[in-house]
Formats: sequence, C-alpha cells, structure tokens
Amino acid sequence: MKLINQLSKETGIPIGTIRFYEKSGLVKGQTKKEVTTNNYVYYDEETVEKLRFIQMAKAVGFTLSEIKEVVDAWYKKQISKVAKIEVLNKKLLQIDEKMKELKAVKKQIAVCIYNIESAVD
Amino acid sequence: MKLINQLSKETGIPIGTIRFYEKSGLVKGQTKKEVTTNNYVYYDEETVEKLRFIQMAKAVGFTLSEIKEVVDAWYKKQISKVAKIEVLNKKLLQIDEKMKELKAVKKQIAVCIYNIESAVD
DNA sequence: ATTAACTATACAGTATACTTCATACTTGTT
DNA sequence: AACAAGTATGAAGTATACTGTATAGTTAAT
Repeated sequence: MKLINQLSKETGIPIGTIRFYEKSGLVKGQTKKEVTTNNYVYYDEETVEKLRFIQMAKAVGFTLSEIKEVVDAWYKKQISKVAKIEVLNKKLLQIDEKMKELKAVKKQIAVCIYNIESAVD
Repeated sequence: MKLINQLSKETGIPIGTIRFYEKSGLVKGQTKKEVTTNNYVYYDEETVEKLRFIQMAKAVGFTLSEIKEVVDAWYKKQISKVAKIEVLNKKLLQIDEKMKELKAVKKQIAVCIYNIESAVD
C-alpha cells in the first residue's frame, strides 16, 4: 500500500492528475481505519495496473469515459458477467478499428516520404 | 472544386469543424477571382484527402498540432526536403509506439475477458 | 418577387482533461 | 521547536477542440 506521491512516481502520472482520475471514478484508494491522526489515502497494486492501462488507452485516443467503461467492466462487482463481456468485446472491435486507422496513417506517411524523396528540387 | 457544404458531406466532418480547421491552418480553400458577387470559398480534392487523414490521425490520438506538423511537411513548399523527412520519420516512430500500446491494450482486455469467463459466479 | 437554403464572419459557449492556487493539517528531520 | 515536505479539499483557471449563435449577404427554386 502506497501513498499518492509514490504512486505518482511509479506511474509518472502527476499527483493532480491522479486525484482528478479518482474524482472521475477511474481509480479509488482507501484510508486505513487504524490510522486516526490523518485521512491519508493508500493505493494498492491494482491501482498501478489501472493507471498504466489508462496511460496506454489514452495514448491511442480513448477518452476517459471510454476507459472508465472498461475499468468498470474489469473491476466492478455490481456488473453482470454478460454485461462486462459485452462492453469488452465492443472495445476490442474499436481497437481493431484503430489498428486499421493507424496502419492507414502509417502508409500515408510512408508514401509521403517516398514522394518527397523522389521529388526534384 | 466544391463548396464547404459538399466538402462536409463527402467527409462527414461538420461545416463548423472544417472552418475551425481552416482557422487553425490545417486546410485552406480559395476564392475564385472570376466570381465577384460573393466570397465563397472553394476546396479541391487535396483538401478531401487532408480531411480524411485528419480524421484517422485524430482517431488514433494525435492532436491537431501534431497533425498540422505532418500536413505542413506534406504540402508546404517553404519547408526543406530534409526537414520534412525528419518530421515524418519522427511521426512513423510515434505510430509504432502507438501500435505497441494498442496491442498492449488489446491483450489486457483479452486477458480480462478470459478471467471473467472463467470466473465462478 | 419571395423564400428556403447556403455562405461568411465574429464571437460566445461547451466538453474534456487537466493544472494551479489557496488553505489547512500532518509527518519526518534537524 | 522549527521547518521542509507531504497530504486533503475545494474552487478557479487553462488548453484543446470544437459547437452554437447572431448577423448579414448570396443563390436557387417556385
């Protein structure tokens, strides 16, 4: 169990951003009942995993609310098995779509480089 | 040569967004000097290509300013061949990075689905 | 000629995702 | 004891990328 500063260092995500994610319901720490002098929040390894997932998913263009759907399907106990799988399979389709777009962008740029290289000044 | 309404319909990008992109320097139409009664702006096929590129690049998480770098390297005559190629090669690296992240996200979700499916209710 | 639809411009407003600031309390070090 | 560094909370501010509104002129169809 780690405090927010350590969590931030391990993931490279700023403290302010982690707090923002917590307010948005993406991650959740917990206070220790045995500690009575403060209300410091502790985070577990699962939170580290979640944050790394959020980083990657953001990098490939998913919004926080799209990411929240996945994280909820992943961890929330209230959601039924069937509903979770439905959400996740939809995400897989979106990922394949992005994969295609990424390849198209790459190809476009490769062609562009070729054209520039073979152009006469 | 097409007007903004047609351009919008061909690409699926709202008129307001196209105007916003034009203000941001991503695309550029031109007025016809022979038309003197209005200042309607006409767009060519190159603009359609650019807009399609912008759509894809945005879908995989590139920002408009990152996209602008590519579009400038692609079309701007003021930029030297060497500088253009440098920009584009950097983009290719970023794309490979995104490709990796996309695969990691996919794997993560696939594992997640497997875990849910094999879990006992 | 009228009127619906299209175009241009400028500016205000919105959504998302942070980021900073102010305040106040807690902990660890010297 | 003092003080730097860490933590919590709330609210305001910022950047990006649109989105909507208001105004005014233009074009096409009836």
